Amino acid sequence: MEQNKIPQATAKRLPLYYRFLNNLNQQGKNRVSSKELSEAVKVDSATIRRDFSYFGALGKKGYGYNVEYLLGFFRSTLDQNETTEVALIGVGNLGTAFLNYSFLKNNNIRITKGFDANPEKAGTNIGGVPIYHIDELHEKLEGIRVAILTVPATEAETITEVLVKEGIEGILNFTPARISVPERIRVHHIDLAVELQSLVYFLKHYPLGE
Amino acid sequence: MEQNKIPQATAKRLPLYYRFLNNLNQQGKNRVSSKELSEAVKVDSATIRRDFSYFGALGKKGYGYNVEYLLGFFRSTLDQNETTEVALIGVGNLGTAFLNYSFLKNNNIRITKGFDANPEKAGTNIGGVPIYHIDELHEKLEGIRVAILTVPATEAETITEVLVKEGIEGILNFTPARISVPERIRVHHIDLAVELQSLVYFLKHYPLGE
DNA sequence: ATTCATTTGTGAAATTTATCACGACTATTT
DNA sequence: AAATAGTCGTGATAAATTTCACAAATGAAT
Repeated sequence: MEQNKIPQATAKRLPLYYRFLNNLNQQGKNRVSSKELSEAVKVDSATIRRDFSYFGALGKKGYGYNVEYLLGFFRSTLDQNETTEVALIGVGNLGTAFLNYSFLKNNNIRITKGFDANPEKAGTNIGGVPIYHIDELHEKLEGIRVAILTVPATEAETITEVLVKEGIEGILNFTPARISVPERIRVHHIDLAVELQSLVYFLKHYPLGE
Repeated sequence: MEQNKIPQATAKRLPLYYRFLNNLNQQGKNRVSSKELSEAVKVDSATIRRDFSYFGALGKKGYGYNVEYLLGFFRSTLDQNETTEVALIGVGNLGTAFLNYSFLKNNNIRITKGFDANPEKAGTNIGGVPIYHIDELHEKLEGIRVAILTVPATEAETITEVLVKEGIEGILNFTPARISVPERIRVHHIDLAVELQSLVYFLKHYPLGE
């Protein structure tokens, strides 16, 4: 929206910073240096300072950063003041795990609806989230802009087309399929098999430190 | 091990290429161009050619790549000839999903043992994988070099210490904790909340195409 | 007050990654 | 056999990201 000056690599780290600042705040700390933060999040301290600097001078030389101030700043930057509703498509093993997983403790993103092709699941409630049949996407998806895709790989492409038609703007894709979407739609892939394989590859070919 | 010349960015894409080559092979295709592959995996064709070129001249000008040859090449490069055993630590919702998830169809990585702190889970069997009590790590972890960490965040650090002591070399960490390990140990983080938050951030701040 | 140990913010350099663009070669068609 | 359309491999360039290293500012200690 505003300044597209923030590098993508930086943007990806913001939620991480936000979470650890929350931790610090809850621990009652009111001051933190880039060095301390670096040890906590495992990101080089110069990188952290550089990241913060894109938003202006948030710290004080010789002092560090004020936790509360920084937290407030990130809260508004990450839009944590307004709630974002997310739909979960595919209530299988992985989808169920997400519904039960309260991984959204410190932030205002909520999975508010689940969808599945199995009619027996429709009408149920998992982890406090109501489940609907996949055919109800049209009626129930209004106002929701983000979807988590945890369907079988074979269904991914078909369901993506429906999601696109219904106006979804962002998809977090957990299927191994590389889905095709119009340019305006953002897809992030989390590919569990690829992650595991590449970890194994790195172990064998890049032994020891980084 | 051998040439550390392969860029990390390339190494991360290898498993992806491998999977799609497998698909093509199963479809009976025996020839593929970087352009076709590009459309399938959503990676620029020049990048694909560059990636392949680190391993030598695998293709033929004016022709493309022979699927079977390429597949054989990647199989040995990705060590798909030998089986890699992986332990899953933490049989909660997410862990159970992985055990049931046969996301390791086309490759030789297998979750062979699960561990959990709940004594009631010990002795059971989920998705064909035997579950042991976490106290049995010492006896049961021999020969296993990779672990998937799906325990509660509060337990992550303590259990990581045990894993390190038992000789684990690589950890795929699904907890939001940023665990501390000696330099020789490789950790890849998959942070679901961060992924979701950063997707939402990108949507709001970087609208439309990339 | 003065000194000292810290710590930021950032110019500059280094490193890593992605992309362009084209010569060289291949297969196919006419 | 010549023309054509397709494709790789790669030098060169561009873009993105990380890291170094230090002046300037701060707070604490004496």
